[in-house]
Order: sequence, then structure tokens, then C-alpha cells
Amino acid sequence: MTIDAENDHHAAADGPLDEGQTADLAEMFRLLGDPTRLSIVLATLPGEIAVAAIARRIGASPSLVSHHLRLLRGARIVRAERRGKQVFYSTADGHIRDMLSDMIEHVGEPHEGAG
Amino acid sequence: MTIDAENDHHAAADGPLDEGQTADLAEMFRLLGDPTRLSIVLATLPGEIAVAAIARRIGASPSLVSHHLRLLRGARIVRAERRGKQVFYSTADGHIRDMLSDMIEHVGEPHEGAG
DNA sequence: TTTACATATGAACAGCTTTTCATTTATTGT
DNA sequence: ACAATAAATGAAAAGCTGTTCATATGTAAA
Repeated sequence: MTIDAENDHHAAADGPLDEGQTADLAEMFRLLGDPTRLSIVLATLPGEIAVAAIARRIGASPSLVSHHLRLLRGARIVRAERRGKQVFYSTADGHIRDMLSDMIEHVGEPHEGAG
Repeated sequence: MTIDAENDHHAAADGPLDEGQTADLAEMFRLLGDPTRLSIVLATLPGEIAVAAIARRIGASPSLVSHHLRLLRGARIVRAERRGKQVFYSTADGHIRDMLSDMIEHVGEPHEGAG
């Protein structure tokens, strides 16, 4: 056995990524693709922040923020840590932070053909 | 006046990005967040490719691919060029290509805490 | 235990999206 | 003009998602 199941499952040569990786990447994009949820993630970028603070910052109800945080936690985009009554959220790891920082830079830069 | 309207519009200090930029970024993520559409974009990454070729590659109907391509064109994620009967699509510009390349690398790398 | 606060969860509604199928437009060759 | 191929479009169906409101859980202090 030189190849394992992870690389094989009847891959349809989707491009540089196999079907599973493409699905994973899409799922991540999907979660970042809602403005409320993206704002929540961006709010966790500078450092730990509690649910109510996120809610105030982005102008949403704590309930809504909590619902979204559950999805983001599930996808390991954010990480939770309880301290007393509050739960502090932060961006899950360096990958996510780097990725988002790159994206944020890209958004600021000018478009081709818009000169 | 030291600040202009672009930076002011009663901005709720959303983080590093203003409300409009956050919405734009979310819209882009949203479009990449569907597996079919992401596969289509990935198929355009290596170079120009016609609609029917994309359809074959990802195993979807030409009609479906065309519908998705319209959305991707609208968001300037891909660019179209007709040559004869066929329409060749490619990734719109360097930003998008860089961003996606970065993402693809990130997807391949190991998770923290999954050692 | 009771009160108060912070967060999480469940159910339901409204609106949106993806997909399919049928049809149409564009282009080339006979 | 006609036929053949490639792509685009429109309408309708089926399923999914974001949001709200009401309620529950966890935590700390009185």
C-alpha cells in the first residue's frame, strides 16, 4: 500500500484539491460568507472577546451571536474559553488568523481595470 | 475635516474593516462557499477553460455550470472570453488567484492539536 | 436558596439558493 | 436557409439558512 484511503476515494481530479478538501474549503467559505458571522470572526481577531461584547460591537442580539458562534466553534474557526460567567472567544489558530489577515489586505487593495 | 465620508458613515467600528468592506468580503466568501461553485473556480485556476470542459471536469450539467458562472462573473471572480462557439473562463485577476492559492496551501497543512 | 447576570438552546417563520428542465440565443459549417 | 453545437436564460421545485422569541443552563454573589 503506497496510497491510503484519504488520497484515493475515487477522486474525480477536481483540480489541485480532492473532493473532500474542496468540500471542506467550501464549508469554511460558506461559514465566512454570512456578514453577521464574518463580523463575529473579525471581532475575535484582535484577541479574546466575550459574547456580549461581540454582540454590542456588531449590533446583534446575544442570542444570534451565540447561534453563530456555535457554528464557528463546530468548524474550529473560533475557540471558546469560559472565565467566570463569561465565555471568551478567540480565533482558533494561526492558519485562520493568517488567512483572514491576507483577505483583509486583499480587500483594501485596488481592482485591476479600476484605475 | 480630517476624516472623509468613506471612513465615517456612522461606522460601528466593526474591526479592521468597515461595514461595506465586510459585506463585500462576505459576499465573496458566500460565492466560494458552495462546493459546485468552488469547484468551478478551482477549474479555472490552471488556465482558460470552456464551459463544457468545466462541466465534464466537475461532473455537473452545462446549464448548472453556466448559472454559477454568471454569479462568479458578476462578482468579478472569473472572466469570460468568447472564442468561436465556445466561451473560455479564467480566474479574474492576480488577487483572486493569490488568495485561492493561499487557501489551498492552508487546507493541506495540519491542524493545531491534531498531532 | 434566591437573585441576577451571561450564554446557550429549541422551535418556528420568512426568505433565499441550488438545481433541473425546457427553451432560446450565438456561432460555425453545409 | 438549414442543421449542429455551445452556452445562456427563465421558471418552478425542494431544500436550506438566518433570524427572532421564549426558555433553559451555568456561574457568582447576597
